[in-house]
Amino acid sequence: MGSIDANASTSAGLGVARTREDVVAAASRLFAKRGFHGTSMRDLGEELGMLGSSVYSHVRGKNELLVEVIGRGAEFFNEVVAAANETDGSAVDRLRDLVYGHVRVVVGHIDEARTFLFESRFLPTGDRLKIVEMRDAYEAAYRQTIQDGIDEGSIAPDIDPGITAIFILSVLNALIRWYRPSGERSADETAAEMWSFIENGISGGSS
Amino acid sequence: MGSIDANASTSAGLGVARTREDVVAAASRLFAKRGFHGTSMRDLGEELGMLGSSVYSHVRGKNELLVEVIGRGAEFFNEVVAAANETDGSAVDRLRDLVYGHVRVVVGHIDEARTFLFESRFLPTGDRLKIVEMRDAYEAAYRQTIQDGIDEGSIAPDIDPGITAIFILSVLNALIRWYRPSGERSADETAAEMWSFIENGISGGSS
DNA sequence: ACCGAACGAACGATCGTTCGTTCGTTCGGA
DNA sequence: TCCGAACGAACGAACGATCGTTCGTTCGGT
Repeated sequence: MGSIDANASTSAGLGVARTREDVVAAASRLFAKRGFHGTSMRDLGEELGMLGSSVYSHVRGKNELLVEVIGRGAEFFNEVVAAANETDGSAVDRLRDLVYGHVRVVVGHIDEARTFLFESRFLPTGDRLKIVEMRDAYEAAYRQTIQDGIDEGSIAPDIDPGITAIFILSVLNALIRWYRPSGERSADETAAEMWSFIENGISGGSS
Repeated sequence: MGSIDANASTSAGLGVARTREDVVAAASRLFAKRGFHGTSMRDLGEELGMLGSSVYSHVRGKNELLVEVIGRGAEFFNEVVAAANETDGSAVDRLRDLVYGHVRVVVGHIDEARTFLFESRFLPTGDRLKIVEMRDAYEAAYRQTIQDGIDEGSIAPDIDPGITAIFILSVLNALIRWYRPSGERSADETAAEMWSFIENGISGGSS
C-alpha cells in the first residue's frame, strides 16, 4: 500500500483542498450507511462540503465510485488470504489466521467492508462478475483449509467442509452488522470469542 | 398491437382480479431482489402486469408496502419464539426449536425475510424503531435460552450468552444470503447441519 | 346503473450528469 | 520582482430522465 500524504484530517477546515481520496472515503461512509441507491451525488457533495456537481472534478461518475470502494474492500480481504497462505502452521493455525485477519479488516475498514458485502449487487455487470468470482475464491480458501484440517486429523472428519465454510463466513460477515467502533471489545478480543465459537460451539472451549 | 393483452397470469388461478395480497407478494419479491430504493412503483406495476399508477388502487404508497412486507417478516419470526416458549423441554431443546423454526421461516418466506433483514433501515422512523425493538427482543430470547442452558448445566458455563446469541443469529441470518430454493438440502436438513455446527463447531458432532 | 380496477396524462421533486464560468494558486519568462 | 498564462477545484444553472404520487377517465363484471 503506501501513499501516505499530508492528508491528516478527513473533513474539518473549509477551503482545504479535497482530493480523490477524500471523495472515495466519503462515498465509503455514505454507501455503507444509506446504501448505494440511497446516496445521491448531492448527498456526497454535502458530506464533502461542496456541490454535487463538484464531485465530478474528482471522479468520472457514481458507478466509478462504487467500483472503487468495493474494489478496495475486496483487496483487503484478499490480502488476508495471501497472508494466511504464507504461514507454515497447521491447517487449524491457518484457519485461525484467516478468522483473525478477517475480523481485523472489518474492524479497520468497516465502511468498505459493508459496501463490499451489501452493495456489490448494484455494480455494473462486468465488475459484479469479478467480485462474485473473488468471493467464491475466498470461500474456497476456507473450504480447502478445512479439508486440510480433516486430512491432518485436527478437524473432525464427519463435518462437511463446504457448508462449514459457509457457517464460519456467516459468523465473520455478520460482524459488519453488529460491530460498533465504540464497543468494549478490541478486534483481537472479538476474534478470540469467534474462534472459540467456531472451534467448539456452545459446548465451550476448555481454554 | 393494441395495448392490453398479455394478461397471462403472473399470480394465482383467477385470471384477472389482482388483490392487495398480490401486490404485497410482488413487492416482497422485488424489494428482496433489487432493494427498496432500487425498486420503483413502475417496476412493481410491470411485475403485476399493470401500470405503476394502478398499484395505488391497492395500497396507499410505497412506504406502506415496505412497512407491510417487513411487518409480515417480523411476524413470522415472532411466531417461532412464541412456539419455542410453549414447549416444556430443556433449554437446549428450546434453543434447537428456535434454530429449526428460524430456518423454516427463511426457507418458507425468503423474500419477506430478506426484506426484513436488509431493508428495515429504510422504514419511516416510527416503524423502524418498532422493528429494532422487536429484533432486540428476538436476540434476548436466544440470550436467555442460552443462560437457562448454562444454569441447567447443559451448556458450557464459560461462554458469554450475549455474544454467543449474536454468533448463532449470525449463522441463521446468513441463510438468507446463500440459500437457494433449488438447493439440494431441505429446510430441516439445513437446520440439522446448522445445529451441529452451533453445538460443537468444527470439533464435529458425535451424531 | 353501479363500483372497483386499471388506465394514462400530468405534477413537482429529485436523480445523475454536463457545461460554461469563476476563483485562487502555481510557475516560467522578462 | 513583476506579470500573465495555465491549471485544477469548485460553482451554479441547466439538461433529460425518472422518481412517487395524483386525478379524471375508461373499462368490465355484477
